[in-house]
Amino acid sequence: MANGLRQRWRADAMRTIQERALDLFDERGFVAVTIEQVATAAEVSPSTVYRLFGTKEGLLVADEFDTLDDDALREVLDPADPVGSLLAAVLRYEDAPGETAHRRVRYFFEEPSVRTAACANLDRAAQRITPLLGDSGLGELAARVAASALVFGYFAALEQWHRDGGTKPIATYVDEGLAPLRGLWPTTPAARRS
Amino acid sequence: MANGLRQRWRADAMRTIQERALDLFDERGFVAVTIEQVATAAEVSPSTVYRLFGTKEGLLVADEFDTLDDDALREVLDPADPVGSLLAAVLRYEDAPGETAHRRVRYFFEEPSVRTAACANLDRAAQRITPLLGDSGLGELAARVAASALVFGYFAALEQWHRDGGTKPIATYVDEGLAPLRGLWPTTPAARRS
DNA sequence: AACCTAACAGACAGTCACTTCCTAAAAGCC
DNA sequence: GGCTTTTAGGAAGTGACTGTCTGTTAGGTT
Repeated sequence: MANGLRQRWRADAMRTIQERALDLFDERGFVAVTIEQVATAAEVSPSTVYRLFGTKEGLLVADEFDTLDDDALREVLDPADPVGSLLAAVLRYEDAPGETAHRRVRYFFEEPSVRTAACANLDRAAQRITPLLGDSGLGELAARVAASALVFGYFAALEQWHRDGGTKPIATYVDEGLAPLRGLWPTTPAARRS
Repeated sequence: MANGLRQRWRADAMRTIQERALDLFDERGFVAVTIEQVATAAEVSPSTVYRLFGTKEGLLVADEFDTLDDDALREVLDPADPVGSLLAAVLRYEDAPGETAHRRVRYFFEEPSVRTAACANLDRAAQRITPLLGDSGLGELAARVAASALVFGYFAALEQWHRDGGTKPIATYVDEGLAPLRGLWPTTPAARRS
């Protein structure tokens, strides 16, 4: 069902398009590269690029998190300890060296339009997380604020990581930076970890 | 110096352009209105609209906060009690009924591209606030996270206000929603208020 | 008051991100 | 193997945004 030829073609195409795009961006700079050039380099049509990534910035900010359905999201994020869940996700992610990840992050903080797109993405993530956080007894307003603080706090930690040169693991920054946010949730997160 | 004819023309033009644009947006919808139509309605040239607002979304998210210089910002924002400072600013703002403010906010949460632009604006605000927060003894990482939590927490409160119909004052939502964030800063904010 | 110059509004042309619609082909299903 | 549905690609159009250039005018100088 999720492994038909079409899905495989789609996944492969997305990966190669993203890699080709990254090559071009690194070589000539983000703004100087047109979608048509990316499409040509990846041997697909421009419309395919738009269908798969939506926007030019989407080539860089497209994330497997976005494609997560609600059930999978609920599995990943523990409403009683969102900071811990996020940290676990980051650790899992750093273990699997996607290689393109580090190349991509640079543009988040160096290309304004990409940064904007990343913020929009985070905002969407916060909106998805908000109802889940409501499960832990938080009111709607508190859940909304907490979700924003969580995702944009993560982004802030990522920025600090980037500004420091990206040597230490990202998880360090997330753990330290978001530690104060653990207090935002009524229940004690320590009890959940084991 | 700040009251020459040119500055006055600029301020007047911005106000009328914004009002005309809002009229058109309310009438035909944001996406259906072109910059050229706005320019015609406001009796200026399209290039003037771009010079004054930068983007189409800028017509809605342009904010007097953005034009604040660093000194004025430092005066408004108390590093020891940023939540209180923000609340005070909101209260000051609600007292002066700019009239267009409430009309504008609607688009923040109903027009995706405007929401994106608003997020980008908030992100820029967080970057400006970060160094100020460093003054209160926070480390760079902590200051960055706190600044993000503050501005996007404010946005979350504003969204809740909007979703509730915009009847109660915004300050209520900000006060209640950001209350947990007061704990993020080491010094006690209560001592500052009087 | 006449003059200078620096800024600024407006006009124009060009680029490219993005959309919409269509057609052909390949995948999935029986 | 035939039928339906999905989807990749192509083509044409729209409009946001960017440069550059020119005429004008505000604001200061003598």
